[in-house]
Amino acid sequence: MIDIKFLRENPDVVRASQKGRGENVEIVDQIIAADERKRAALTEFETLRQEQNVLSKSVGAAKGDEKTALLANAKELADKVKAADTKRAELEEEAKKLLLQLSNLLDTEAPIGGEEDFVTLEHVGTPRDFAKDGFEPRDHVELGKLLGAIDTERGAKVAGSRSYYLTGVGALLEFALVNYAIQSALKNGFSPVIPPVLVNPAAMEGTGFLGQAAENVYRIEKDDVYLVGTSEVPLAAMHMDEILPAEKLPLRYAGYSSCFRREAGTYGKDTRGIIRVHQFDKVEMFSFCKPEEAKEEHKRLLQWEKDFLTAMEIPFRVIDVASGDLGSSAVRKFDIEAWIPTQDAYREVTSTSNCTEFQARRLNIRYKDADGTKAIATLNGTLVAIPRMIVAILENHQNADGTVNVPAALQPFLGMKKFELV
RNA sequence: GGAGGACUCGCAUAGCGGCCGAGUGCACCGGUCUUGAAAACCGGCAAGGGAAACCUUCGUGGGUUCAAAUCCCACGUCCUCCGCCA
Repeated sequence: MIDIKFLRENPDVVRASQKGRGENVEIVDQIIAADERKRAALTEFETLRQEQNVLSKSVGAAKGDEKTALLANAKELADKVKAADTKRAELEEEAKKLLLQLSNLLDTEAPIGGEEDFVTLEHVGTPRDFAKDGFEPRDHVELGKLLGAIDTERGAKVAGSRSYYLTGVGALLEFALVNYAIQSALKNGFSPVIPPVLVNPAAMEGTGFLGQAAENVYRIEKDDVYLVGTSEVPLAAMHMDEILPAEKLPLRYAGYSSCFRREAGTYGKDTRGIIRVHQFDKVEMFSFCKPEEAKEEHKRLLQWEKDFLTAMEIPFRVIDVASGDLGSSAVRKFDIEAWIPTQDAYREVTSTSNCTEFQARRLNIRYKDADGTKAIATLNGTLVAIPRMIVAILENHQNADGTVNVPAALQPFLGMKKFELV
């Protein structure tokens, strides 16, 4: 949710942002109109209410005939107040509904365009030349089978498509990745958190996942709860309706949780293997900071993501995601894409978004300093999403015989230097 | 799943249908006093909207009433007991 005051004063900036995203521009004027109607109704209600308060007080003090007369008056006024209140509530609801549809203001530095219009910021590492190594790389499904690490067939049998078992060294690799991730997060000032993955509508709504992304969210209707697609949801909502003291900022959480995604509308996309699955575990970074520090914090999150990939010894590139491909909360987003040899392509493994005050305003999270209480900024970034990282590690570090070398950083956590064939 | 109790400004509490947006204690902030601190004393201290008057908020939502923190209903959360259970 953007600041309605800002919108009133700078409608052109908001229109330009909507246009840049390829989203509804007229809605800006609809919001302004609805806001005016709302404020008129509010003023009317408040005037009547004030009258009623005064009259009510005199009723209490009056006696006899005077009281009877006042009561008749008051009754009539009460009906008017009720009507005005109903109208006010309706118009407020309408104005809010419209405002909630509006996306966050684009960062002026974000590239404009659609999915293909991203800007590559840098390449780190060089894709390995398998021809020079003298063998054809196996994909992660085949390697996973050879190592007894991934079982997609039984996953499908038990849980349907896009499901899998991590077994043996696959399971151990997850633990190692998580432990390494948490250890580095601790070094960078994050508090470790294991959040709930089953959340109420307020948390889901507040983080903006019931908008365009709603079709990818699992809902448990009977109990009116949702399964989160990322721990960003419970981490952001953790401080819902709270006022945080300025001296505690930036407040950084590293959440480890399972993530659930329906992957609706992705038929035929990444059907092989574990690149796109319904359930996976992830360590997510989440920051609450002052709005003026958000850009810097965003760069830090990106740096920590890069550090992780570097430690895994995987070649990658960093892209500045274009406006049309941003989530509605994000003003700017950087993705890290790891080199996947058998796809001959860079594929997204982590992503970090600056949501400025947009998410916090919906969740009613503020901070307080000497000047008063203000909306806080929120940012999120993936430290490690397990399946995609496993894909990258297996494919990039494989040997001709199907064994896989363990990156040095993970060796202490795994107690092995190589994954052997089973 | 069943039975009972509770939910008020950071914490603990007071609160008769109108004099309650709400008292008190603790904590916190500022000041006086003190060499400094403590104590004592004085003042401030929930949030949102509004230039202000003022309006809204006593778990949430509805209802009764001229008027609701206070009465009624539903839901939520917490606590106690019983049942089931990793």
